[in-house]
Amino acid sequence: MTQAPAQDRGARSRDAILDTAGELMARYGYAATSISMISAECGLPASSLYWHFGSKDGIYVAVLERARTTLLAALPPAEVPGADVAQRLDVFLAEVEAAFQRHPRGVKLLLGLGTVQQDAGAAAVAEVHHYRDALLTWARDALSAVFGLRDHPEVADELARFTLRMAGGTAVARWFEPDAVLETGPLRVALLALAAHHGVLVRGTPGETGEGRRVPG
Amino acid sequence: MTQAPAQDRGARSRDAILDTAGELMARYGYAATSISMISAECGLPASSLYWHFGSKDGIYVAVLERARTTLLAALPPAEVPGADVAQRLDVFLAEVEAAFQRHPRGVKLLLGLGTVQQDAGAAAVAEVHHYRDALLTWARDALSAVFGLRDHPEVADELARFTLRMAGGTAVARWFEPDAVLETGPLRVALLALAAHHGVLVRGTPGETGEGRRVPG
DNA sequence: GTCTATAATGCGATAGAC
DNA sequence: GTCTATCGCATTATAGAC
Repeated sequence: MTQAPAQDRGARSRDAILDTAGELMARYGYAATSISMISAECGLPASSLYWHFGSKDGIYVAVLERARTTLLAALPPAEVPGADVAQRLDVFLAEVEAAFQRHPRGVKLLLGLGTVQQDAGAAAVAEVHHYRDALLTWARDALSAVFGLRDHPEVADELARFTLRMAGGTAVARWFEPDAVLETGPLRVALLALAAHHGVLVRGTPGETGEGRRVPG
Repeated sequence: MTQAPAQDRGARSRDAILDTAGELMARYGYAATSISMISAECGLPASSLYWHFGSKDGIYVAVLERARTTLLAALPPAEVPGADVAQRLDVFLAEVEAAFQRHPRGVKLLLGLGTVQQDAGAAAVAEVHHYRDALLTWARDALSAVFGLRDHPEVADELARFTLRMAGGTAVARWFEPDAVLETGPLRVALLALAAHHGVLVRGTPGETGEGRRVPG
């Protein structure tokens, strides 16, 4: 405990800055979050923020980068276990819901794009796009594996965009209801119906698929 | 054409301010939109904006009020014509898509809540909530009528929230793809499946319901 | 109602001691 | 790496002539 490992001081400050900046920017948006707010909240002077990140843009880029890697690491990989579609979908949605629950700021930070576009640099805008592209790719791969859509990439794309719009809409809903979660129940029904609608649900389960109401009571 | 009807000068300026303010705030968010930006864009001096609206908050409140009444007027009423669910749903979704298409800023302005919460007054925050509550009430009433859910208010509520999350997610998607529209095709499939899932689709149409792929070709 | 001019404040960013 | 102090500038908002 000898005071502080010296070389870790900087890294710990860096993390503290990213923590508070991420929280404030997710809550208020990029433009409404000032350097002095972050400085006051995390206890370090403004000049330290500039020493670590160079600019307000730099802070936002670093916040987004960390949020992206953290969220993508928490989201389920493409190889979801499960014998059939219904099983894999249940596992997939449960993990997605948990990931969004554990990292609530991950998606909300993306909503700042509009406010960033105006007064942030090209690097920040590029990172926002990179973030959203990574999420779209992830969703496409994961849903393709869940539904077995190797031969129907356009269906996987539709399911992915549908899922991401629900996620985005949920992030918006949290402005109004802070406890709102990704409602995987309706989403599950919708995804199954969409797959069936496109005729790609091999194992026939057109309407219901092992949902609670089918379970013998 | 005698110069200008004199009494209309003020009203026309008022509208011009709201037009440009609405466009800028929808694009960049509340915090990132400055008085000087609006002033430069609409040609009137900053002091005129203050004469008309008193403050930046006042402008935002007025913008939101007009967007709310305009959008709600463009959205289909609860009494959608149609003999069965499928017909009414088609009409409903077509009108909703058209309304969101014609008033693209209507929903996007709502996304500014986060950036407003920080540095705007209570009136602005209240109006944002009012706006979103009005949309939720509209969606509940309209979908209740479309699906005949007078006896199942909780189902109407779920369908309404689902629809609004899709709309919110679509508004978010427009940050990245400006041409993105409310995809009523997948939404239609999802709503029918959700209704069927809750067992409230009286006229039996569990899986497909007069969709294009069923039409004889 | 619209204009010019300006006050008061907070912003992002930097300099330089330590 | 962290601190104090500060520069230059844009911001919201107001005063007062017209």
